[in-house]
Amino acid sequence: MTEVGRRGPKRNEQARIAILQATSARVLENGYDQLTIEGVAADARVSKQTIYRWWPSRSALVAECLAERMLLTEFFVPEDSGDLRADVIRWLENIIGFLGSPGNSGLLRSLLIAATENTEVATHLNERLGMWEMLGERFTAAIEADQLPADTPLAELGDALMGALVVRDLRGAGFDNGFAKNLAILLLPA
Amino acid sequence: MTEVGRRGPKRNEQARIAILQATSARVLENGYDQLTIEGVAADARVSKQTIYRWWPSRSALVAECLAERMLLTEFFVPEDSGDLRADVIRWLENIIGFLGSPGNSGLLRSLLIAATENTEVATHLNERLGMWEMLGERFTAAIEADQLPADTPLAELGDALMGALVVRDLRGAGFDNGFAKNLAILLLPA
Amino acid sequence: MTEVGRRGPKRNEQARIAILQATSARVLENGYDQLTIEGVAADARVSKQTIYRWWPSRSALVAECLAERMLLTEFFVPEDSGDLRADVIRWLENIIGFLGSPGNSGLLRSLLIAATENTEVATHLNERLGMWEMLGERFTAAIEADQLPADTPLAELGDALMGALVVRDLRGAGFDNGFAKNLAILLLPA
Amino acid sequence: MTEVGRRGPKRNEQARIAILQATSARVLENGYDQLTIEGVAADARVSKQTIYRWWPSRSALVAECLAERMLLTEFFVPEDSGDLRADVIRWLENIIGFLGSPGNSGLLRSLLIAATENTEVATHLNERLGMWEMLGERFTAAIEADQLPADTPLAELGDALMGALVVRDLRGAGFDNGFAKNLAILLLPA
DNA sequence: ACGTAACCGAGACGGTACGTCTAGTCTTTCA
DNA sequence: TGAAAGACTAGACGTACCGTCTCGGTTACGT
Repeated sequence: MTEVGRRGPKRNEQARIAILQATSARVLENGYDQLTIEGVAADARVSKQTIYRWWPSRSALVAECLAERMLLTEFFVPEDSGDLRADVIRWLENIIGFLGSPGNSGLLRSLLIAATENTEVATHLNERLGMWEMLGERFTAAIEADQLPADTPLAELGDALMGALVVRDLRGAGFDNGFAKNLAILLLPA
Repeated sequence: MTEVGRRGPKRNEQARIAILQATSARVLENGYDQLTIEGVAADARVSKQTIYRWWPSRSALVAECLAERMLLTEFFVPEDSGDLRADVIRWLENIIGFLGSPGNSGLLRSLLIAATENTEVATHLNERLGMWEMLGERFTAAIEADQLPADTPLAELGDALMGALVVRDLRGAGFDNGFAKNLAILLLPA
Repeated sequence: MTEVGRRGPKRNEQARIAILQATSARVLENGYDQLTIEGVAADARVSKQTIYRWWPSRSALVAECLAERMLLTEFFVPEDSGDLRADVIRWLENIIGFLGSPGNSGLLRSLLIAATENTEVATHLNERLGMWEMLGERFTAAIEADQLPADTPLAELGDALMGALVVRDLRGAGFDNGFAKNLAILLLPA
Repeated sequence: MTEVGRRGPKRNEQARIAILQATSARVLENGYDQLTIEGVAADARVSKQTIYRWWPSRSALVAECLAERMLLTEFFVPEDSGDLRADVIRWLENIIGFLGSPGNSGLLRSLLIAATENTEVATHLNERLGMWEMLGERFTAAIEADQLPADTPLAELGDALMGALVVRDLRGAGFDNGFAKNLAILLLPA
């Protein structure tokens, strides 16, 4: 990855940071569709070319913001208290609390749109929400502990959990109090 | 609503239809982000002003296309064969088949993006995908027939079913063969 | 002109007046190039069609305003005191004073532009500024009184007088104190 | 004024020329009021933004065309044959000939309209028509040669000459044969 | 130490689409 | 049937960004 023996100045790290910060700020404030390269360049006091040199697209900027934890700063890892349902409920409530907090309104929606344009964004989104790897691990552990039938279709289970979150958020309906609990009861055995 | 006794010419219905048809065609062909007012106006052989007179935004056009059933043309009503699981599986497979058919690739993604911009689109989308009107009835019937516990949280059930579809589609992962069946087994009692 | 025996309502004189008043007001305030049919219609609370029905063009409106003395309200007739030069100087100063008064800044320019589009405006402009008919009479009287050589080319004399006013105004240079006097001395014998 | 050491690409001179040529051509062909930025951009094969970047308005384009001698190409310098009247008559006839030639019909009117919108156009127009620079010199020479009284108000003389031309042209009356001669006789001593 | 390759800012450029405005024409309803 | 209200096509307006490009200046490695 690191180009050895190349001439010329090193990549300006300050510029890179400034660009990602400007990107994050704009996504958080106005959403992904209001994100413009020119705006980021202006905010970061950087020339457009410096952005285009390193990122191929708007969505790539967002992907790197995710990778750098400048968006979705929290990493949601389900605990393993022994009680699967309780753990999943807590995990859901954490995410719901994060998405509902003042600074993050519309963030998931923005990221979903970016994710439709860019697979990397989708990957990071899944990772950060702890969806596939972390939740998967928790489920495997649950199967081993006989809290979950061995033939549970884990992919579908994950999609249903995540999907319920997503469609609620997309609909703009907000999350009522019992949502996490009801969903967990519905999908997981006691 | 109906303005009584107003002077002046009536709204040109042909123009309205042509605009919505052009909108639908462009969304289906190139997706929502390639949809431009100028393009629609050109296709519909109408002046831009006629579009701006009646619709405030790009997304409002799409919302009306949905309302007029020019997008998501097929309406999926689950049957009531007495076997809830089987009915839901068939319903899921219908939708999957529709979403996967050549003309509709990316359609859901487009509509979801439009839905993030416009609450009406979101509403129509929820309605159209049959969740509330159609699946709701089926679930109520199932409760009455003791195929579903009376305390099942129907909203969460619907979100989980629909959401699983949505995230799969968004992820671009495609639907494998067992998806509908696995999902139904996961969410519904035998 | 008057259509005899025709049925239906008569032309609405109030509308006509309102249209001309709106036209005059707009020309005086913002100049001829800011004059729009839509603006006049809005000001006069009249439909566009009512304007188009009776006037073929923007400039025709201005022409009628001139004819109705709603623009260039003062009529400049040179006196005949026996002293031609003095009379012309007074006449020039009257016009200069009028053109320079607060409400009329740019008016001549506006009317000149309208005149290039519409012969009627040109005619009215000439009439109203007293040029041809009124100044012509004064010159004829001067010839008879031996204050002006009989072979003076009156058309050129008038053009030179009027033209000097016009180019000064167009240039936006303003009229200095001696202008009227100098011009009269230059063009007329003592 | 000249930006020293500025970075970035230089202004494209070819584009500038093409824009001014397109402007000139359109003014000559269809007059100033038919001049549109979009038309110029299309003719010059240049984007609209390139025009708006460098010129604030339609009239500024015309002003620069005048400054670049792409309009009113011929520069009328009065000769000095020793006979002031004869020189002025020839000068007037040259201008009349130019204004009356097929390609230039309406040109003066166009420029006058532009001049009412833009002081620079007015200035260039005065300059170009030779009044101040060129005719002024001829008059000074005439005063030195005792062909013109030393106290002749040159500004008014110029305005009268130029103004007579202008109002004739604006009136659309055309120039009859004796015009130049009569005017010169009227304004200048033998 | 010098050359040179790459970085960076600034910003011009051809484009596309935006949403607005006005021109004229045409249609409908009221009085 | 005149006038109002206003829908309609047409097309220019001036703005915002796009992604590419060209400069001039500046590192900092490699010979």
